[in-house]
Amino acid sequence: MDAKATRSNSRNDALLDAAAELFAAQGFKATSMRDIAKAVGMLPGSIYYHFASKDDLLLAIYEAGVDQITATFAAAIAPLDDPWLRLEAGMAALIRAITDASSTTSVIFKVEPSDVPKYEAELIAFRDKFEALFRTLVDELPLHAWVDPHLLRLMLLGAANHAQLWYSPKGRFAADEIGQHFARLVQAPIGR
Amino acid sequence: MDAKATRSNSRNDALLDAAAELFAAQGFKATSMRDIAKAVGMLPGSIYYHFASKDDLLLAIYEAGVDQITATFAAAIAPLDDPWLRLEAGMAALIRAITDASSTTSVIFKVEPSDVPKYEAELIAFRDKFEALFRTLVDELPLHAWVDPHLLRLMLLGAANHAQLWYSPKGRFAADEIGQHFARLVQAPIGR
Amino acid sequence: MDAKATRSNSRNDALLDAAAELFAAQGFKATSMRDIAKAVGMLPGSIYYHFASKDDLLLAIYEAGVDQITATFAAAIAPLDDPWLRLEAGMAALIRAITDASSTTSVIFKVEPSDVPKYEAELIAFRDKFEALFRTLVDELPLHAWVDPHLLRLMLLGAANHAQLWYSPKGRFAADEIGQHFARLVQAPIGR
Amino acid sequence: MDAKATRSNSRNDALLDAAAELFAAQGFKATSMRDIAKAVGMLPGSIYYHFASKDDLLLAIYEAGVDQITATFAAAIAPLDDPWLRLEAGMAALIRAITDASSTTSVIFKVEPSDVPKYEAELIAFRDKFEALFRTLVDELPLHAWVDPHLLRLMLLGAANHAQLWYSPKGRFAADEIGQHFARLVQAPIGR
DNA sequence: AATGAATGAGATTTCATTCAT
DNA sequence: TATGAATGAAATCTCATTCAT
Repeated sequence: MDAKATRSNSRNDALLDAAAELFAAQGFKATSMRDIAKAVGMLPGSIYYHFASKDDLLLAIYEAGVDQITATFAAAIAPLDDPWLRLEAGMAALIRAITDASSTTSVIFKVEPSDVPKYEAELIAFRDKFEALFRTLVDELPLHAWVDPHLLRLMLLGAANHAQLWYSPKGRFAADEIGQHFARLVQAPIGR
Repeated sequence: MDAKATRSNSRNDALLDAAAELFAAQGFKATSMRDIAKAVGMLPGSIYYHFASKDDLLLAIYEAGVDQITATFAAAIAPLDDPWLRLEAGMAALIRAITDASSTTSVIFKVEPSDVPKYEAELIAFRDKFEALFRTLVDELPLHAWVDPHLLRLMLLGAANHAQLWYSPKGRFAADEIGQHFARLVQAPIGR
Repeated sequence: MDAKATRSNSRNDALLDAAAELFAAQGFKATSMRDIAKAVGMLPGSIYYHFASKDDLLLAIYEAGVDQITATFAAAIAPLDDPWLRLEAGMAALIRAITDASSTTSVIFKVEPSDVPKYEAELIAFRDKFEALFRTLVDELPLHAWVDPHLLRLMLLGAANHAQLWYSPKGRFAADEIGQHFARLVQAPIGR
Repeated sequence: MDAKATRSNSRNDALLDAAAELFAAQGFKATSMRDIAKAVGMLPGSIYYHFASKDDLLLAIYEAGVDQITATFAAAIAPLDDPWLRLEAGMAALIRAITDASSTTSVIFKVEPSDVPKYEAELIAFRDKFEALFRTLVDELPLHAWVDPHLLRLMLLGAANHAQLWYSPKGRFAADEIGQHFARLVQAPIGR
């Protein structure tokens, strides 16, 4: 049963994965249906048996990506109680997802909803689902009065987002370490 | 002399500005020569009297953008001695430039060199020119041993870059304040 | 026997009817196999079990349509002797068939043989079968010498054909009345 | 001045004419931009310099066609006073326009507004402009009480429309004669 | 300096059709 | 009988670019 369901969706998933990887690497506009088709060994027209349009393909990826990151993120912070440790674990999970080329999550942080006017509202809604999760993490922190939680959240999100552009698996730090380090940079005084 | 040069280049500059605004708002691929032509009241073909190609147009914008941000950035930090105050001033200047829709600088932080294979190396070189300036600012900071200056720099840059996506002139904070706040979030302990 | 043939052909007939309705409403080119498949609750590929091609489907509809209209037409005029009454009854039957959305006959008057080069000759032959019937009706009329029976026939046929475009079941006249009126318009002097 | 205007529009007009001829001969859906491009010696993409879309091209043809038929029709009936003679002249002009392959007017009677959903309303409005003119012609006739002018008009229009399908310049009757004959068929008693 | 007209490559999409199951 | 998956050709349209004027 499960096997059958899996098999019948296997090409669908292959498409989703291949498209996600290309969208994450090159952006939505710069990735053609040809590119995606070639990546899965189909002809461009064949994609339309599975998805009604390029826009719909992205929508499906966004949905899968949000499901993925929400699950991963929640699992990473669930076992921890200390809000600072939760922030570190959350940032680590986030950067892991964003820098994983084979993850559908990275697409969410690469493709802007405005790139797909038809589904702009839907994409924003998907993205918000994750951001709400992230917000609770920041809101738990016992912060000084001078700290604006809103800007703190945007700073962390921006730093994570940006990692997509410079991260290399051959770099000095693992994705986990980068996330943890970012969390600590805001937490502790960095100056002597 | 200056006036003459300016006048004779007025269409050129108008093109640069219009293209920069569009590239920054929609990205390189998503902006067509038609869009740019319409913005300056020309026909698409006429652009080619001024620039040899769309790629060259971007190259010129990148160059102008780097000149602009390096000058602004240097001017902002020059009067200050304290490295932490210099960081705040630098971040403020950076976020101002990035979030100014009419600035050529914002293009540098929106368009990736990999979007323009022909000039990828040149664009990276331009970008590096600014990043070197930014690096000196971070390298001046008296940091604890546990802090990785490399990641600190990337965090600040990422946060600044990201502001392009969410900043609104109607928001609660001015661009200056956002930059300053980002600098302080890493500098001081944020937790009670 | 008859029942069995009918039952075993039920999907076949459903296809024929659905396709006829769509061809009549939108034309041959503008109707896709997808449209037809959806209308009968099949997948597009499944149609090919029943008909070898879209062209063959139309051919079958044309044949059925001609059988239908010839039978209906003949039955309508058979009981009558007066040639003028026969004309009225024939026109009434014709307009009824043409304006009946669920009739295969309407296709004959909507789809031009030239739309289907492969079967152009066959389609014309089918159509001619009915037109011959119609011609006898006109040829029976005792006409003045100045009247060209050829043009008279084409006028009546054109008027009937055209009804497909404007007829509405909610209109002031029933299909029957329209046919009858058309016949009378040519028969009697209309001017005071 | 005139020459220049003419020259600058010559390709535009060539496109309009070529497209009109193809649309009239094969229908809107069945005519591809390739077909049109080939007919005027352009590449398909080049058409889009002149018209924004295939739909817009049809819209322009419809407009030109209505202008043409309105002018021709009005000129044909203007010199005449007797309503029956006016009807004959009007029908003659109409059939001439409909059966002239090189006339943009024929498109109006071949392509249904519903074929172009985007401009359906506009096309109907254009068509109505002519039909209003035709209606006045019928409304002038001194008719017996039993005659429905509405159906009379539709009969004449249908007959004219249909001529497009069977008319041949090599036929026994000229277009003018056909129109005249149609008018007379309704006017006088045809039976002995 | 700029325009008008076109090119040619490539983009997304549609669609009749095929075929193993 | 019908489905699921795909093909391949063609359709509409976009776009960077060219070039005579």
